[in-house]
Amino acid sequence: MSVTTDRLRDLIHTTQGELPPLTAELVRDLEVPDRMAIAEVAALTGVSAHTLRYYERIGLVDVPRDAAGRRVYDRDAVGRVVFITRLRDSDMPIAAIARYVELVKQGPETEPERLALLEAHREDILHRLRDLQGALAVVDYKITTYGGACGT
Amino acid sequence: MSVTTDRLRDLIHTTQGELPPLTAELVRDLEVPDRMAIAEVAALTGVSAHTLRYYERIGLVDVPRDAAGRRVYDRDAVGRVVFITRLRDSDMPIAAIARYVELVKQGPETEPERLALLEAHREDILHRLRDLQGALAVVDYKITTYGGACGT
DNA sequence: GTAGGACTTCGAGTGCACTCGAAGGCAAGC
DNA sequence: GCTTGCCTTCGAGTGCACTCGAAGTCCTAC
Repeated sequence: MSVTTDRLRDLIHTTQGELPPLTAELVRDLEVPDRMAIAEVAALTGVSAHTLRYYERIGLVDVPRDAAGRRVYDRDAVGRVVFITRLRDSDMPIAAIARYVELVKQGPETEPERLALLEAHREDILHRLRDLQGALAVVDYKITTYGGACGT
Repeated sequence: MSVTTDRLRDLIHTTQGELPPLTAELVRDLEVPDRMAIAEVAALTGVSAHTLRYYERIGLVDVPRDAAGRRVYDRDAVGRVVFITRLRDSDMPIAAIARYVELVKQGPETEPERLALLEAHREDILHRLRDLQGALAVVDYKITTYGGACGT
């Protein structure tokens, strides 16, 4: 793993990008090697090789091959993996991601439905954030009142 | 379902309690019926009767019974269910909750370990919040740039 | 030329958290 | 007294997202 990809892995996992809050785009714009083996992608993204193959098998990413049939991830494929990872991290079901990818394959006339999918997922994320903040408040309260009366 | 329990269900599901950011405690302090049937608890908490039985079966809550063997949830039991729900909502694994409950049963000398468990979970929640905010940024970006070039 | 290691496909296995269904008990209302 | 409906236990089934293992291929280094 080069210094470059190390730095990139950090960038990819940084949530607070300054101006473009991106990741998939980052991968395409910055100098990631354009021909990566599956193990390198796994190291870069934190997704296991097994899971990367699984994602391809179910149609979430298309990955080019070399003459011997080995996967060669280009920047595009890596970008897609990173994007999928973001969606999974925020609990978008595989089925919804698959639907989204299918729409992209079908062409530009599916953009409204894609947008609707993303907006629905956005609502899910906001809901999830509220839940988590509520839970955090409860846990914080429990922590700060420890030594107090409770037995729950 | 009475007006009281309707109001309470709202309170329970409100994330932004003003001063005490509580829920389990709320249940104990406010006037929830002290003898609730499983279906009532299900309606109040949003947890299915099946799941409530499951929680009891695996030792997460103890629930008193009436003469005929039917579950009668007192305020305490309801409070525990609500607390468990908060932990589950924030993805604490059942096993960790079970461990916590076991510690509570063992008595006050286990408080340090309980506290450690909660603090670890607190870190998990914070981590999760960061992930979600990152994902939100990515999704928002995708949404606002739709109609743009991207095909990912 | 051969050992090592990273890769391939395929199908099957795992873990978690429910979720369901069957078979039966019991109290209330008609 | 019988239906209705909510309750009980128990074990089995489900769905999701991986995760693994076996058997084989291919390039590199010695």
